Amino acid sequence: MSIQLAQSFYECDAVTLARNLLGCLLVHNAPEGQTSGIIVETEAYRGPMDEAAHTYGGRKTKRTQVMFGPPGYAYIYRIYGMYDCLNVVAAEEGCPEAVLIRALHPHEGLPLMAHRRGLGQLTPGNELKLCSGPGKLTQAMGITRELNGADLQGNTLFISANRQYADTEVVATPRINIDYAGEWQNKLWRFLVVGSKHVSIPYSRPLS
DNA sequence: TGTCCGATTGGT
DNA sequence: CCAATCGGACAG
Repeated sequence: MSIQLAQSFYECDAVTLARNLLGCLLVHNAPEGQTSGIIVETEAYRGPMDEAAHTYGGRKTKRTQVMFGPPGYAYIYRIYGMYDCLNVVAAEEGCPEAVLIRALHPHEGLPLMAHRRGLGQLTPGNELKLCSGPGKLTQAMGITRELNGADLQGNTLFISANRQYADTEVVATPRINIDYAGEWQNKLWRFLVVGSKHVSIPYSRPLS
C-alpha cells in the first residue's frame, strides 16, 4: 500500500521537482492490472522563458492547458504521431512548468509491461527495454492521453515516496533532442540515477 | 485549409 | 543514418 505524494511536493520549480522525483514510485492502476516503477530519469521544462518548453513565450493552447493549471497533475501529449509522453505539472497555477518522466526501473507488473510493449514473454534480456525511454514507459504502463489532466492525488495514476537518492548518486546533463532550443539546450536539466541500467541514454562520464 | 515538424523509437 | 506517422502550431 502506497500513499500519494502531497500536492505541496509539486509546488516548486520544475528543476527542483525533477531532481526530487528521482527514487519516487510511479503507479498506474489499469483494468488489466497494476504496474509501477521507480523514477530514474527526468527532465525539467520551465515555463515561458525556456525555449525547449511547449509553453515557451507563454503559449497557452488546448494542448498545453494543463501546464497552466495547479501542480500535481499529469500533462500527457503525443509525439511523432505515435508515442505519448508523461509529464508532471510543477510550480503553481498560472506558472506553466513541468517535468518529463524519461525512464523507470520497473517494479510491479513486469509481464504486463512486456506484453504491452509487444515483447511477448518477459525475459531477463527484455527487462531493460521495458521503461528505458519516455515513449517506452508510457506504453509499458498503459498511460495514454486519456489520462491527460489526471489528478495525481487520485487512485488511478499517482506517485508515492519510495527511496531517496543522495546527490552523489545523481547526475545532471543537458536535455535530449532539443536542438532547436538555442542556449537553453545547455542547461543541465536532465537528471539521472548514476549507474542505473534503466535510463534512456546511459550515463558515461561527468560533464565537467 | 495547407504545410512543417516534433521533449521518440527501432531497424538498417 | 533514416523511416514511421499524425496532431499541434502557425501562416495564409
